Amino acid sequence: MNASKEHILLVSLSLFLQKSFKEVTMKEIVEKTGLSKGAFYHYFSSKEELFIEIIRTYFLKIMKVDYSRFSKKSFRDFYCDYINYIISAFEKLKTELGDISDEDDINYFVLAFDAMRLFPGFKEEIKEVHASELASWEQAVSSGKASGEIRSDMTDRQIAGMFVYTNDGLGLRLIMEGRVKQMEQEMLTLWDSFYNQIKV
Amino acid sequence: MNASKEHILLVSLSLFLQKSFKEVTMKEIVEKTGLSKGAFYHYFSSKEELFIEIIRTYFLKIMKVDYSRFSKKSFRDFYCDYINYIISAFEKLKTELGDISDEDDINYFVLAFDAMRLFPGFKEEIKEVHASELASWEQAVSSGKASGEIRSDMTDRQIAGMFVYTNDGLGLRLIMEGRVKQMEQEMLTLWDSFYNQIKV
DNA sequence: ATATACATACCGACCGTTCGGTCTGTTTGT
DNA sequence: ACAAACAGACCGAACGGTCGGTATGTATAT
Repeated sequence: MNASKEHILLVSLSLFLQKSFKEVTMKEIVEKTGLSKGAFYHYFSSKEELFIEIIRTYFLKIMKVDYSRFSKKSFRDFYCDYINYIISAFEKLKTELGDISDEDDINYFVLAFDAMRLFPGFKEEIKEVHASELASWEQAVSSGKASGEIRSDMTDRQIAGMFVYTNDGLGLRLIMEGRVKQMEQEMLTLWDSFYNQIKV
Repeated sequence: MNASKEHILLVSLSLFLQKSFKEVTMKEIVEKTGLSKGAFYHYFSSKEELFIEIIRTYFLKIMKVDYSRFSKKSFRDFYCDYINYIISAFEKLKTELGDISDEDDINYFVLAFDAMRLFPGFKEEIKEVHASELASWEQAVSSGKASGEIRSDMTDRQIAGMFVYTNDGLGLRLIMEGRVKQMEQEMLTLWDSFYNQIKV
């Protein structure tokens, strides 16, 4: 992809991660990219199109985690792999965004909510992502039970839900409180404690 | 409070629950209230002031749940009471909003995120709310353990975290998927399954 | 009883600014 | 020479907010 276009995409992404679609102005995009209106509209037909391309190019790609890459050896390895992957993906994104944005006011939820209004079919797509995410966790739980690693009267899906929802919930709170940095440590501690609860 | 002012507040709340601060225009507020620009600025000095009053009058009041009203008899009663209370508070709000807004595109998260930018000291306030929320759950867990109702190697705080975070996480997903109606049932099922896991 | 004075509630034309977007022209790479 | 890459003056629409004015009610003085 053209370097200028990618630059616009990344700078804009960092802006949309900080405030809502409407709050980000063309003026700001033009200034922060160091380019001009002419350059912008050479690559994009509108601000909305830019946003849609950002959702497609970055957001949805990041959301669609490839769960097959996580360990199948044990359930604990699986969720440790998951955390490590998410953290490293986040770090990689931060690098790409460069020093453009401060870690503490990154809020991918506002991006998602804007996408619900601006990206056609976003709701359906996110529904699928959620469903396959839960299915992958369920599978990992199932393997863990089968191998005798964990044991519980909770259904596989319920255990999967506990992991997935605590992940979302904790992430949401840490973002709102501006202490995203503690995600890895807090999530791992909580998951480990629950894991010990269902470990045989 | 003056009826017109309250009417403006409620209509605007329903709008801010559907889209971001910037997306809601004065024109829309004026039209939906059936009043005029003049009337609006008679009661509020600006759109921002209106928003701040909405956060103070409705949002923060709803967030600050009085946990002392929930059963202390057993931990299960406690979280059942919690769910029932939240659901009824939600229903009450829907009634106040009248037929203004559709249940499925109510999104209080965007309201919260806007408040982070527009309501001075919101982050700190929400931090306190979160902290006292967790503390209340921790207390309920502690009682449950003391009475011999539940037993676990997880700390009280960790168990509290499981409940609080799953609540947030599930709520977030259901809102994104437009199926908030299933909250009560799904949350209760999941919590019950976890409860049975730690029940003696 | 009624005229005067004042306050509150409300209206909508209007204002300056900013918005996303366009258009014409210039630079640059091949 | 020619197209792609960019610059920035410019545009109409929409924005939040203002302002002069009206209608209604109510307290007060005569």
